[in-house]
Order: sequence, then C-alpha cells, then structure tokens
Amino acid sequence: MYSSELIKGTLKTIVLNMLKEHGKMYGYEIAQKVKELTDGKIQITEGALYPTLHSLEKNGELDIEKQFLGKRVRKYYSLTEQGQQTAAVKVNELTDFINTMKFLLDLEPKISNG
Amino acid sequence: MYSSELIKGTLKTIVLNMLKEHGKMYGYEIAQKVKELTDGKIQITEGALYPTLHSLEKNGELDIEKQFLGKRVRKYYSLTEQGQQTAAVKVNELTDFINTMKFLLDLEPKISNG
DNA sequence: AATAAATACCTAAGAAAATTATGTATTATA
DNA sequence: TATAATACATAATTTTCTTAGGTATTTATT
Repeated sequence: MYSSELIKGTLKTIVLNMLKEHGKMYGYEIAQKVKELTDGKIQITEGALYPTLHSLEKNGELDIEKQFLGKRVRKYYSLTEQGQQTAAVKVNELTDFINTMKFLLDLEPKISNG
Repeated sequence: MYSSELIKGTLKTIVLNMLKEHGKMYGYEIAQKVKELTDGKIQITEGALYPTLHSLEKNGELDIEKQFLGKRVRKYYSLTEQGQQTAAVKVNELTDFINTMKFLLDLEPKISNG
C-alpha cells in the first residue's frame, strides 16, 4: 500500500479510466478491479469512492443505471459523451505529469522524449 | 500548468529529492529550480513550500543554516541522515506508484517490467 | 531619483479531497 | 447462526493545498 498522500488527486482519473476501459461498472466493482489490477497496492476507500462517483455524475460525466439483484441494488455507471472527453483529457494530463515527474526526479535517462 | 490536484502529495518528495540531488538549497531556490526544470509546468507556491520546509525540519529531516546577504536572510536547508533515508524511501515509493499508475491506465505495454 | 520587478522570507483563512468511523441491509459461507 | 463479503451511503475530522495577505531588501528600468 502506498502512503495515502500519493494517491490524492488521481482518483477521478482512475475512475474515469476504469469506465473507459471496462464499460459500465458499479462502485464496488471499480474498487475491487483497481485492487486486483494493482495487487492490492491501490485500495480505493468507500468514503472516497462514492462521493467521487456522485460528484462526477452531478457534473454530467457519468450516466447511472440501477439494477436490482433480489432486494439489493447496484448502481452501474457509464461515461457520458462529455465523460469520454474528460477521461481522455485527464489521462493525457496524468501521462504528461508522470513524464515530468520522472524527469524531475531523474528516474530515467533525460534524453528519451527528444 | 497541471491541474493542481495532481501535484498534491508529491511536494515533500520533490523537496527532499531536490536537496538530495543539489545539496543545500534555500526555499526560493527550490521553487525556481523546479519551475526551471519542468518548463514552468510545476510551480510550487510559497504558501505550500514554506510550511512544508518547516514541517520537514521539525520532523528532523532537514538541517537549517542561515546566511545573510547584507540585511536579507537566506535559509539553507540540507538533508539530515534521517532525511537522506526518507528521501530514498519517498522517491522509491513514487517510482513504484508511477509504474503502477502506468499499468493501471494502460499507458505502456504491460509486459515491460517482467 | 523614483518606480517596478525580482528576491526572500512568512502566516492565516478557506477550499478540496481524502481518511476514519459509522450506518444500513442483503447474500454467501463456515 | 455467526461471520464475511457484497453494496450502498454519509458525517466528522484531518491533511494538504490555494488564495490572499504581509514584511522587507536588492536589482533593474524609466
């Protein structure tokens, strides 16, 4: 597990990208998938996840679709058109940021993007 | 300039790494150097920088040394032994995190670290 | 000489985003 | 039948940053 401060600021991007790559998903599923894909290194807490989903939906990035399994409800989220654009922008921004950080921290040879 | 939320959580690591790579530096210098190295993409604000430096010093990561230029003061910071260890740990952690994020966001071929 | 810009430090109020803790309820497992 | 896993949610608190303000010196410009 990473010291939590690192993950800050990347949650929206992670969520948007999960939906971009895996189609519609429900909240719990997103958290499980991220945990699985990162070997438990990134664990999204529910207190962070649900408010983020609500906020994204409120801002028109996500569509919501309820599904009932017996009496229990699942809320499937999917990207709106606007959400698809936002996802692309956010992922590009994060990619750029990562490259900048790698350079700044001297993590790779400096003459690789020229 | 990146949307500010991305930079969150990386400031301590950036500061510690700057001091690791460039020896003793003063606050203003750190901010300038980071700005210069990232072509203005990462701009550390003073409101974030100085409290971070104070906090790192208070925690025993940094030594401080005052220098006077005429009447103006500069506060040079350098890594303590503990600070050197923390810097290494933090940089490793960030490197690992970056690799995890790249994998998670599918930014590079997945069979590159195996 | 006067003004502006850059250097160099600092703190406080507020916002943003997460953690931690708690809550509800159903379904599957031991 | 107790426990764990699934699945949602919110509230209080903490952390970390932004924004805005403050002081003061030195250098560059007009």
